[in-house]
Amino acid sequence: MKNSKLYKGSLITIILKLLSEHEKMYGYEITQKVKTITKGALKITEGALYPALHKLEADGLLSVEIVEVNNRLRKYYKLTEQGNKETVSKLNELENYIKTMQTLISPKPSWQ
Amino acid sequence: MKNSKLYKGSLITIILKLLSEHEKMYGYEITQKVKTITKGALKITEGALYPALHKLEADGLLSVEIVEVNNRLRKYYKLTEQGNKETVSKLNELENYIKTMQTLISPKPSWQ
DNA sequence: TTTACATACCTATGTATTTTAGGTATTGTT
DNA sequence: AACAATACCTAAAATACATAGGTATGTAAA
Repeated sequence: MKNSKLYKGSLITIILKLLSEHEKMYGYEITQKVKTITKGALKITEGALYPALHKLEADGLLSVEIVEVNNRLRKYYKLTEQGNKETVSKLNELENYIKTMQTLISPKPSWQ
Repeated sequence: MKNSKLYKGSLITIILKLLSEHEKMYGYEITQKVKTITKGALKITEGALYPALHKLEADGLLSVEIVEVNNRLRKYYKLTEQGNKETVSKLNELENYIKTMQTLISPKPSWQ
């Protein structure tokens, strides 16, 4: 990811959410999808993405299918059953985080 | 901070925002304030807070005033002029982050 | 045609932030 | 007397990510 340090900690959530919407995706596709959805506001770096995908796979949240397309290999990832559960959990965490931060930054009149 | 990894990267923003509302605060007070405002959802650890305060001071965003209260020392921090500007900037960053993440996690119907 | 960019994967090292796990010292509570 | 709360601190480890490389194929431009 590029730019704001706030994105630290949200990569896993982003990957899981995208996979919950797309059945199967490969790494490069994820980087491009995030770029277009966020209109360039967020760029996932490959140095962060690939190790994250490998960890999610090792943790049993993703399964892999290797496919050759145009003489190039693609590694398609999809959510496992456990991955689906973790996605729900991570999205709840994110919503809680956003609510908490909005509580903290919502303007407080000086008499409070 | 305890719990969710999403809070990584938001400590500085939280400190600056609190100081923009309270004129002056000391470290321990900040930990307690965050705990009460968030109803225990977020606990800032001292091992993260004090180095962060020292860095903000070194960067010229905070000024310090040491006061003795009840035979104990308190280090009151307040925003400098530069600190005020940085607060605005950090809050904008946070709002952008939240908007971007909401774009990413907003439910997408399957035909999109 | 060769240069450059896009596609598609990868990893090692460095850096920054935070957690963990301590430490000191005083005051208030049980 | 023992413990929690107040108030500060730091060193070492863990974590996540950025940086900066690497390989290889396909495609478009010069």
